[in-house]
Amino acid sequence: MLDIKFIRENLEIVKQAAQKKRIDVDLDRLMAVDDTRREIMARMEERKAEQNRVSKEIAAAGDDAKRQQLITEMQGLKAEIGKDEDSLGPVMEEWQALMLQVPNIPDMSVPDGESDEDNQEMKSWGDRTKFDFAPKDHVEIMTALGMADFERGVKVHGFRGYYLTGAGARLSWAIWNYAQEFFLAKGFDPMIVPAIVRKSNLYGTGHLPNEAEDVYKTQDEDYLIGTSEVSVMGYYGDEVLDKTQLPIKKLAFSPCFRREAGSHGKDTKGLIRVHEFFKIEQVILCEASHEESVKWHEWINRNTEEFIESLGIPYRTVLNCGGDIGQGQVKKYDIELWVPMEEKYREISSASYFHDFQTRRFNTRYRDDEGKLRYAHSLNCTAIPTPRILVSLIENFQQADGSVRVPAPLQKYLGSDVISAP
RNA sequence: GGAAGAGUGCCCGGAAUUGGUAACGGACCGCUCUCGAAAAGCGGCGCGCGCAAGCGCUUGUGGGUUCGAGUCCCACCUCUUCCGCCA
Repeated sequence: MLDIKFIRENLEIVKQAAQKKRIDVDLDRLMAVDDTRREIMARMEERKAEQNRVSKEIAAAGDDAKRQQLITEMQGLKAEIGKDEDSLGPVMEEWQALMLQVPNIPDMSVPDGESDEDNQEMKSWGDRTKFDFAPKDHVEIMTALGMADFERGVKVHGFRGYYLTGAGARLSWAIWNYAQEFFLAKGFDPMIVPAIVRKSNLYGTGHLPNEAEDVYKTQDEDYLIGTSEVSVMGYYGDEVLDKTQLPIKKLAFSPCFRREAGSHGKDTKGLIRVHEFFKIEQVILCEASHEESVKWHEWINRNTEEFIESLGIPYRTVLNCGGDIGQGQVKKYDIELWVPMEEKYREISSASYFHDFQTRRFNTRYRDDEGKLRYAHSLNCTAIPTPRILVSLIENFQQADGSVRVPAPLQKYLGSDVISAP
């Protein structure tokens, strides 16, 4: 959410932002609606002031006749106020709907572009894996090694269903354990968060209203989170933080649910795109300064790069273009891992910062040195998602005999340096 | 799921004639005093409109009654206690 005052004063900048993000919002209409809103409110406030003034007179008037006369007068005024309220109702509805569409301003450094194909590669690490044998894809390898069962996954869940079995399940736990150790050592506080949340939390993070068709909803009108960022941000909603608490660094773990409604034809095979998965997420709340946001943004992204490097998986980091960043995001980096059988990099992590776009919606504030309340800044970045990480891990580390080499940091959690057929 | 009670300002505590327009205290910030601090005193301490004076909004949420609602009515949310169910 942007401040309406900011939008009014920087209309051209906001228009450019919407254009850069390929977001369709009628800002001229918003300005017109806001004019009407302000006009009605000004009129109504005047009448309410009058009403409050006379009400005090009524309370003070002992004389019944005088009193009755004032009450009669006020009945007329009350009707006028009622009319103002009636006309304000639909105006506010449209105003709020428009306000929820207004995008945050992307950073200057965000490149122009339509989709992920226009993202800019910033760095790449490691050599693309070469094989001196005919490599297989992760579905084939995992099935052969008893690590996953896709057939029964589909039988039980349906499209995009999967089971992780045997070493597949154990490898997931190993990754969670290692990730926990790795990220907690960086100073994060661990958190296991609710995956079922009230709607307002998804509005807070900016996932609603625009991504409505990608979220699951319960019969109680609650929603399943697509990322723990939602629950962590909600945790601090309507709260005033102590400045000494900042930056807050949370490492959250949760199941994540995504309908993938817009991507029916894509990635139909394997573990790249599934309806439910687990994710460990870095979430930061910091002071309201651009420099702070930038600093922590670089930091959380680098954390995940380091984690991937410690596993030894080739990756690249891209700077997302305007068309590929979310409504609330100022800037986003994606980390993409090499997937040998697809011969391309696939997104594994996403680091973004929002300035006060989310905290304004959540009403998350802190007191600054002058004692003034300010909206905190928020950021988040994937630490590691399972099972998607398994795709690259298994395809890159497969061996000629069909087994999979286990990266050194995971060995102690798995109790083995190789996964072979059971 | 059933029954009873409760929810007050950025935070904590806590009043408001059984309808008359949110006291007060603490914490916190600033200033005065002080070598410095404590104490004390003064001011500030939620959101919006306005250059300002000032005005409007804010008692869990949303409605309703009324000239006027913290107070009365309805729905919902949350908490507490009891019953039921349960990994």
